[in-house]
Amino acid sequence: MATMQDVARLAQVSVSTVSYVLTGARPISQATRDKVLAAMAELDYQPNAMARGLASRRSRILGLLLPMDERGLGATETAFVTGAAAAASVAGYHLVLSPIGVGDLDELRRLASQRMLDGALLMEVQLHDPRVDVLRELGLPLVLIGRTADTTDLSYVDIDFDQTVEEAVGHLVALGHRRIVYVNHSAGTIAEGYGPATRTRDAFTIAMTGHGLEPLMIPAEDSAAGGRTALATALRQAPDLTAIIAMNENAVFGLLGELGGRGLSVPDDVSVVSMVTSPQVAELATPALTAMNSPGSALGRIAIETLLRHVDNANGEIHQQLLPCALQVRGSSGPPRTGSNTAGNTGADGDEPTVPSTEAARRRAATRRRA
Amino acid sequence: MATMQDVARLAQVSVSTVSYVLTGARPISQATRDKVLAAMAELDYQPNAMARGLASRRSRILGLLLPMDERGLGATETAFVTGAAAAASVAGYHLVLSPIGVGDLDELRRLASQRMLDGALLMEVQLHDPRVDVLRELGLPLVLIGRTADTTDLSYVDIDFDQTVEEAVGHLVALGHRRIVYVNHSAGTIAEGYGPATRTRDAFTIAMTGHGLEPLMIPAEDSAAGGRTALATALRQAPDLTAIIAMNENAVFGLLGELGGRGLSVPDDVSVVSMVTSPQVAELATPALTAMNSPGSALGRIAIETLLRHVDNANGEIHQQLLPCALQVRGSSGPPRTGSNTAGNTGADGDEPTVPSTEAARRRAATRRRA
DNA sequence: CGGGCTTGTCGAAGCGCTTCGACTAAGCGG
DNA sequence: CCGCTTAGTCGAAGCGCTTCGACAAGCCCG
Repeated sequence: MATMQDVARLAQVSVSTVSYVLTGARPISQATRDKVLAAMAELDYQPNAMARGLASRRSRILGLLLPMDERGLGATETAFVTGAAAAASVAGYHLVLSPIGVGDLDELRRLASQRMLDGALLMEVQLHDPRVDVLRELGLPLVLIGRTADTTDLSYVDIDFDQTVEEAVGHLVALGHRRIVYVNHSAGTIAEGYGPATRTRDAFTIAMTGHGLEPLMIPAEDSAAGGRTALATALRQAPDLTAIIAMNENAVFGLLGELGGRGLSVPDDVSVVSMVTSPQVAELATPALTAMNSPGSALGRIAIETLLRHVDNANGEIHQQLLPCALQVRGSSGPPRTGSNTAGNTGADGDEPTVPSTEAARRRAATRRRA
Repeated sequence: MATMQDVARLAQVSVSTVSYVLTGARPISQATRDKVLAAMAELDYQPNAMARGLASRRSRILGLLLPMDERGLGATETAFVTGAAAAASVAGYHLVLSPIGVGDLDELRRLASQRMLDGALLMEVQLHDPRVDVLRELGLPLVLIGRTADTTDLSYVDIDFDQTVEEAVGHLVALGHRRIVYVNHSAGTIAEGYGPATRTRDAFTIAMTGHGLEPLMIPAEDSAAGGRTALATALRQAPDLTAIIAMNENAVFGLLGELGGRGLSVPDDVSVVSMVTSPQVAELATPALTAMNSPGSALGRIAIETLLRHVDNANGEIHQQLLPCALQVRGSSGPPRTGSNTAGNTGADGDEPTVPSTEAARRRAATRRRA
């Protein structure tokens, strides 16, 4: 393993000159630079990261703190990670992922106070996230993916839930749907103030009342079973529903399964729009899900760029940015069977069938099969 | 940020003594140790990782190199990662994940030759994996998750595909199935020698012929669409099939969707067993999938322990270990509708209906719905 | 044409730790 | 009672790099 000494000797310059060639901290003449680079190439020199870090007080490592629960990383998170890693690599930084959850505060403190990280990205941020406090206290540059309740002096990038929900509702209303149910994360998750859950809930209420419609939200556990239960609840509370917006990537599969089990077809009887979903996951369902595509990769890139700005000039201004998800229409949404196909905003509802759509659909389904 | 100097001064000992307390490299009297520890606590001292690394030529960081394709990390991989991270933490090491694929060889070389890693775990190993060559060349301790074609002098942990396939086939045969189709990864993946795909293919052939049955393998792209196509192919090539074993976590959903679309019920018309699947994913399907649970967390722990053994004594013997997946029966497998319910090994087949089961099933399905 | 710049290079002093050799004080068998 | 080992501690020499101050040139401008 060649050291800088070796390079300097071979190039017949001083160590500091070699260092300046590497870092560009001082001007170096072209002739000298060439000599040094040639020597480096010949020796296959690689700077020692530890020595660099010690001397410069910069590790050139950024941490991505991602809690790994048993659900794994969805395609959305993965896109985010790769986007961030690519951006970091371009800037000459390494991005390391650390599976540190809200529970491992000590591990986090250790990692951060050992000065191995120049900065950190926090994923799955809670409204009151103790990790934020720990890192701020240690003075580590920080960018959130998501938002805490109080975002004063904090940089973050997040999904624009308001706009995303509005677009999802708008899509269904434009198709003619009047009775739209929102399937959220679990009641517990909402109660503990998980941002995406509470923000979409509020946005849904606003969007629906804006269209003169009545908002109905159903919480669902993050599992297939939760989705099935949620559908049952939804049909009980709104037998005339024609569309469902689902925030819950896990529940949506159970929901679809239960829909099929009850003989309700998608999208003929019920349209389904999945929120914050990656194309890969949307395609898993049959029919493929109309979904709001999450801007994972862009979020990752922006987050890293923001973080690096903080790292370079410690007093950098904070940066807060929201990105909406883009609607991508696939097979799971269409006009309601009984509804008018126009996007009237007149706000009337309930002027249609007395027979619950569940029943109607069941009969229709049987008829079709017989053919 | 307190340094070791500060601690030494406060405890009225030399720096080296403080260091010995920390590392245990030399004996220290209890009295001195207590003084030092008290000083550390008072100053909230945290050793500087860079300095440590530079002086000791040990970073105490292990890398987990995981290619992140657009599919994301399944629950299986996640369990592996958390298992590994926990084991590393116990040993006083950090585990950092680096989203480095087979493409980023330069990035890998950079990371490894900068001496930031004491060792590495490689996931998603290809049969001829250039990453292995790079890392061996650099002399970095290495443990594979999966296997290359030539495993001489290489430590690895992997899933015991032979036993897993055998168990899956055994389960179905015991239920009375005779005509079992294996849906693998894509033809391309198999052709390029992806270990899990080729190993399970071979194991399937052996297991089936062992039961006196004819093995039929269908490749499928890693997507829902691939699953649908595969089902169509399977029904064409084996209209009398009563069970499917699927290796392909993505395709299995499309397969189920298509099964439903054709009016074939699971498990009554077709039993489905999913290979190497986590409980969380298995539960997503309706009905929940009978699956071979992957031993993710245990694999992670064992891999780290093996790696650490290599790190501590460079000449450590290699360690190669296989772990089988455990069969977990859920709703997607049951006795075949027409088959005898015993696990006879007589090897006869095709002594049943002339009408394709597809047709029969469709009529049955319609009948049930009418009720 | 001399003082003040900028440009390019060097030497040396660390960064905060580990580790080696050396030293002292016990402990112990002969 | 002497030499030997062992436990316990210290000082100093690095680990491989960055960075600061110094300095030699060359340049411009009045």
